[in-house]
Amino acid sequence: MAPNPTRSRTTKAPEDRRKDLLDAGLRVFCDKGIKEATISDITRAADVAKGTFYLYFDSKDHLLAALKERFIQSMMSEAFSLLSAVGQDDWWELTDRTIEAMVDFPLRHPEELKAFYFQIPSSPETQGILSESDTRVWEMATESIQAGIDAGVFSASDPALAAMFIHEAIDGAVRHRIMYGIDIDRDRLVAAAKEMARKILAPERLPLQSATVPRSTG
Amino acid sequence: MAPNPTRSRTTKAPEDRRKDLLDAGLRVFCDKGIKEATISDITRAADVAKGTFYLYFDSKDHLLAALKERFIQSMMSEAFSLLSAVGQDDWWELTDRTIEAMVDFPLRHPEELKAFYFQIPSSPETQGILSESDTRVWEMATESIQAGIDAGVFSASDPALAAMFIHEAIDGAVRHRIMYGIDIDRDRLVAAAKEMARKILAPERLPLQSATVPRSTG
Amino acid sequence: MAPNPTRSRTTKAPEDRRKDLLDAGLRVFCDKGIKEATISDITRAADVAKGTFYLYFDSKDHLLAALKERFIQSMMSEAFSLLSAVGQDDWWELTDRTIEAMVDFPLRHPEELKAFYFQIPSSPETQGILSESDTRVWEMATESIQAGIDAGVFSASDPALAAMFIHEAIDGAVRHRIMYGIDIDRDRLVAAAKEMARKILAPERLPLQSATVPRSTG
Amino acid sequence: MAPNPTRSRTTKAPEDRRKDLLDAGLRVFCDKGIKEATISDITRAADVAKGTFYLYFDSKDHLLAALKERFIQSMMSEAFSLLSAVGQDDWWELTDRTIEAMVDFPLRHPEELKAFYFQIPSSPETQGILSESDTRVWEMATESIQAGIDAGVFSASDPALAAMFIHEAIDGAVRHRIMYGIDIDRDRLVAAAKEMARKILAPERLPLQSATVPRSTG
DNA sequence: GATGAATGAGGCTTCATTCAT
DNA sequence: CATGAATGAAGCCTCATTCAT
Repeated sequence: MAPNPTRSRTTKAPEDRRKDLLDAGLRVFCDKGIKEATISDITRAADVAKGTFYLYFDSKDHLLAALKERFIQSMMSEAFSLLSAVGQDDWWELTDRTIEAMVDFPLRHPEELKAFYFQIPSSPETQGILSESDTRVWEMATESIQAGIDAGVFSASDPALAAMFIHEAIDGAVRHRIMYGIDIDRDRLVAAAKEMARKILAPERLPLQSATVPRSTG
Repeated sequence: MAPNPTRSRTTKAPEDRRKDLLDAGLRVFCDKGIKEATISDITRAADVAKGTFYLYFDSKDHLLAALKERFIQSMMSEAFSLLSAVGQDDWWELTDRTIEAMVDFPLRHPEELKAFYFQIPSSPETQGILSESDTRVWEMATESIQAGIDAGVFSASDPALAAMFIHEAIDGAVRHRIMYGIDIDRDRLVAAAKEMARKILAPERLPLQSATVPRSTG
Repeated sequence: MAPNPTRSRTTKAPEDRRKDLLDAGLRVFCDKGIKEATISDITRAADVAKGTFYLYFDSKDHLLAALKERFIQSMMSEAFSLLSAVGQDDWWELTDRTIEAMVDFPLRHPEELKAFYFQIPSSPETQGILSESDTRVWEMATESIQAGIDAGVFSASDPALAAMFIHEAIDGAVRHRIMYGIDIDRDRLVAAAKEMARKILAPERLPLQSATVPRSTG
Repeated sequence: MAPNPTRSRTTKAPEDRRKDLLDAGLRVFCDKGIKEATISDITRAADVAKGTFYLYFDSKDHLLAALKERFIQSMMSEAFSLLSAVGQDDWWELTDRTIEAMVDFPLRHPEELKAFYFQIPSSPETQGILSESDTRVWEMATESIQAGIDAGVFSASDPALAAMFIHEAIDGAVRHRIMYGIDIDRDRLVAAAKEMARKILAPERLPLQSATVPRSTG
């Protein structure tokens, strides 16, 4: 047993090196869990020396923060491009597109989800990042719904919570699919989610206050 | 070879000692995070010597598993008592009660939530515990909804996903309240959740397929 | 997981308890090795509570010392009974009996051998016990050989070392048999040992000083 | 999270560092015994940080195994060089050289002997190393003796056991000298050993079957 | 006497971080 | 820029020993 084998010294553009490390970090965090992942694991996966890591990140926590940052960025940019791309002529059409994005985005990023939703927030500072983005997404959704209500198309006595429910419902379902390996077809998920959203946002028509349950449940 | 006792030695019934350690563990996990929590922290909080910990648990992971177990137990028992207690005469009444329980239970267990939903599932074995309970809750809810549909009171084209959405929506919202400190009044949450559930489960009357968005939202 | 199950309280004559612990200790030391053996292992094997151990021995090292003591005692007493029992009429007969004892004694105590010859002497004090007994056995053997020489029956230019060689040769061979599981028949061992001893002690008639090796052995 | 270096950092060629650790380990094992030796002791003796140890060995047991390996290597290589160097013309000459080597080799490695012969074989795997080498040495010796018999120079009814006896006798005597500090002059040991070997291997001339012991031993 | 829960010193091992090359 | 050997603080866990019952 002897210390590591020597690697041939290679130089890369800093952004590429950084990206290598981010990618390696993500992979390792997902595979072993954040706690179990070591810097060695990461540098090995990135095929660089351990010391190189510290040329690009101050610490493991900083790598984690950078990873979250990157994830949030792509999420937000996708959200914005959605909102601007969709022709905003039809409220229900917009709703459908949004639902699809809510399902498809996490399905395209299962690794990040596993890492970020199911792992320790290492430090108080990085703690809030996901929360912050969630909050921003929530606010955007709330505004959209409010606008739909103002337009007389949607109905919800508590738009903010309606937005949160829809968001969490879909996120939760997708998370289940990803984490627990529960097999739910993407299309089925989208269809059901659309129905849910439409019903929640549809003009009220509350059910009769008392639908008596038949005497025998059996 | 020659221990040097400083703490006054107290003997307790094993169940009590065990409970002390479980409680201490929960507290410390919440305060510092699972990763950061050390056995020393926990034994200090439980006011026992470090070695005592290992009389009751094989490792930190085993404590965590025991904690989850305990949480699941209380959750499930509460769920069952709810279902049997509620007079099952009125489907909407049952729905309302269930919603209230879904909101109130986690609000009564904020610590566990913080620890279990936002922390690493330390090992593959303990991994599935929450998943399993979630799944069982989900199945119960699905059955209830299916029964309501069969009774002609509810309507949902995908009862299983409807159940999951409702569950996840409420859980997610409560989690937000707890984790991010977002201030949402419990009653407001309950009211909105009831409305959401009723709309989702209400007999279909989908909105007009195309409600044109007014040209300018501003 | 909870501390030990409760045992039914039994009282025994102190010597019996002590013997139980010695026997249990020996068994455990052999099975797991002295270092790996724990007091718990021993008390479990003796079917007593941990605290009981300290009623009979001051420490693990003291148990070990007591065990060695016991072994030495039985060894020496056997040696003495041999010397007095054997009719001391015939030097070669005495030699044969001694050889047989040297082979048979350890074969009857394989456990002790495993434990004492192949394990750490835990502390400087217990260290010398085997050495001491070995030395005494050696001295006895040396005296016998010297007497045989004086009687004109044996021959050895260095009686002390001859005694040591014979003793070590046999001990070593037996140890091999026991430790490494090398299969050597007891009778074969005895026969070969007798031949060896007789040759060593036989009146000198050294071989021709130079027996040229035939050019090619093949 | 913020190491606090105090030792001046020196980098060495891995083989040198490894050798330092092996040497330090040997020294400490001998001084304190294997059980009592701690990794700290060893790294202190090698003047490296504790972590450095684990760069070169997986555990204390692995160090021990490496140490044994090294010992065996030097032993075997010495044995082979002896066999090839000695002019194989004279069987008795070869015998004498072998005896000298058997005495001198351990006397040149007292530390290893103390450590390996008197200490726990820590794990089942490392267990067999000494045994294996012993066995190989034994086989070589047996073959030599058999060849001598075939050449009509030696005589032994059980060559294998004769080889083992000679080997164990010498080893045992040397071990005594080393371990128990019994003062036996090297030359005296060699002389006596040569005599023993010659007698054992000399053509049979068994003593008269009954040399009567004089009536009174006194 | 006997019991076994409780104790805590101390050993092993990991790994984030540093720094000489 | 890159490397990887070296560092040591920090955590986990064991187990000989004690002592209240």
